[in-house]
Amino acid sequence: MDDVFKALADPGRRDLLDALFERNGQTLGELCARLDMTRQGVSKHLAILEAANLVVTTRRGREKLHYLNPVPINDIAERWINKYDEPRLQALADLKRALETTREREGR
Amino acid sequence: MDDVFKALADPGRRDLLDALFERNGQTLGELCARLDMTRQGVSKHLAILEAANLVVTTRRGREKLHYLNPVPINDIAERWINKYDEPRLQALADLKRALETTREREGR
DNA sequence: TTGACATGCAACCAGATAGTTGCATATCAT
DNA sequence: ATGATATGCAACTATCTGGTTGCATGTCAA
Repeated sequence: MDDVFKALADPGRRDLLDALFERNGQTLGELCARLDMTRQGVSKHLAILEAANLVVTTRRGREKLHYLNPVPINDIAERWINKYDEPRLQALADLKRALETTREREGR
Repeated sequence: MDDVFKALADPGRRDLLDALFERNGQTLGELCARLDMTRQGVSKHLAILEAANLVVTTRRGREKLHYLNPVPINDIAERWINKYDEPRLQALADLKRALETTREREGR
């Protein structure tokens, strides 16, 4: 889980996922065009995404095809994000009340 | 948006959000008990969460109360995560087909 | 007012990270 | 076979990050 969060923390890597979202199964060479970076740099980012299981690869001859694996993102959504979803209004209410109380104490 | 992803990348910071989820409005001192780290360490993490607008603070005398702001997490869910939600089955199908094709080419 | 308590600020350090360059390997096409 | 193409591996560097320590500031309570 931590791997996934860490992998998602980099804008370049999120961009790579977006690229694969737009067209799945791209090669390293194709994905390189997207980032302003050497091929090796992109390769490293893809390796991190692969380690986090966000990207799965397969070989076609000398090419390496990259496929988006949406499962980890979905897991995060289910186990983590949605948790903060339902109580959202309550949390906002808490927040609002706290801020108002502060203003009162400061005599505004 | 990048701030939020980066803020979420650290397990300690996610733990702090969990703590505030369990009980909103905790002080720095209270939150310190949770992490195995000096107060200043925790303070830095909270500053990062605050900069990402995931946590909002207010003062009560010499104490600083921390409140969870679920909005940025929700934004990520809406603008980013859910994008990968609907096409999930299609992506998995692509992946499955690609892997099978590879196995065929390798003669398994 | 004085001591205890809660937090803030700044300097510093070790390890992680992002990116590079250079070279090696494997595959395709002629 | 040979040259071009696609990728892999390793070493190196600069910067970012997570954490520390030491001291300063502000607030409460007697």
